[in-house]
Amino acid sequence: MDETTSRPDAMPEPETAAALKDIRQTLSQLVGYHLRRASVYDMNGAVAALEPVDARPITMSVLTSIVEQPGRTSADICRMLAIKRANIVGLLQALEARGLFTRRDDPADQRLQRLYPTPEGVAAARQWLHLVQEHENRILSRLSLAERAELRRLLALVWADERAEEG
Amino acid sequence: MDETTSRPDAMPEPETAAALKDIRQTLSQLVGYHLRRASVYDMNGAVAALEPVDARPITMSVLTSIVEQPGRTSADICRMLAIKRANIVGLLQALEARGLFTRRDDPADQRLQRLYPTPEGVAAARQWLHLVQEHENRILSRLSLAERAELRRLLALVWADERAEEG
DNA sequence: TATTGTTATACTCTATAACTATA
DNA sequence: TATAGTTATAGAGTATAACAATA
Repeated sequence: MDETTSRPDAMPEPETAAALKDIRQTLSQLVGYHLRRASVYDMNGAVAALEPVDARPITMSVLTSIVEQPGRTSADICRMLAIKRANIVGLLQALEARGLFTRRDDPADQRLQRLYPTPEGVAAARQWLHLVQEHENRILSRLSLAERAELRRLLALVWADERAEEG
Repeated sequence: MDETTSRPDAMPEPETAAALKDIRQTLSQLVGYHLRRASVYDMNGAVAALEPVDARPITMSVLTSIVEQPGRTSADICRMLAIKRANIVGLLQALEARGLFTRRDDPADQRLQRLYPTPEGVAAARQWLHLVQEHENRILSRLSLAERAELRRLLALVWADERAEEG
């Protein structure tokens, strides 16, 4: 008996129907898909928000790291932001060319260049951050202030393990 | 009077100190950074979870779309998943080569190829989804079931605007 | 004119390997 | 041996432009 030939598309065989029910149930519970879509949507908006000041999100993250923690090395910042050392070189060159930070050789360890923001760098970090904050106010407009804080807390819990694994 | 030369690094000029306070305050409220870090962390785990079955997250999303909504076109799926038509071609070719779905020309509109899962495709979708679900159980282990549901709800609210803008 | 499926291609982002200098 | 900073490069992922077929 060939069951499949006697069943139209709308009525799959029982085994497949049970699998489909399971699939729908699993799909509806997945968080990762929403995480991805929300992150891409946010990133696109952040890129647009920073375009007028000729910066990208990663550029802003590097600059704010230097401003918030003056004296860190580029390797330090790479570990904080989870980016590769090779990929921060161009970002730092661009920020340095704009006079937003300066490098000073560490007198105790000649391998290290410690990074310090200039006053212009501090001002730029503040401006860029406010542009991103305005963008966030837009994409989070459907969330109350309490919900935004809760979202931030839950997201921090998600990637907290990443730090636990490495550092 | 040149104030800057008389102030060491640890004591920036008052204007800069006020800016720094503002920067820290803004940074602590940003959601996008956590969104990005959480999403990247999740995606890396999802890629690893699907590696044994030779699939990637986007591959699984396409397959589950076909399984959940049989008879949709590739352009439909591109709109659902927010990917470009040009980039789904290779994904579909790979899934088709593995016998996980079939194409049928639409009799009423010759431009359309409607996509239908095979029983093997349904089984694969279920298996892949469960692999991802196990991965999610790991990265969400610090969240209660209620918190996971709340996170999913809040994330869906974030990118809900994307749909509202286009469709 | 608009849409589908497709090809070719460019651009961005990220990852790896290798090198020099220093510890 | 290990780390910092750098260069070069390879690989994904994603974007645009163009095309033929069809509506």
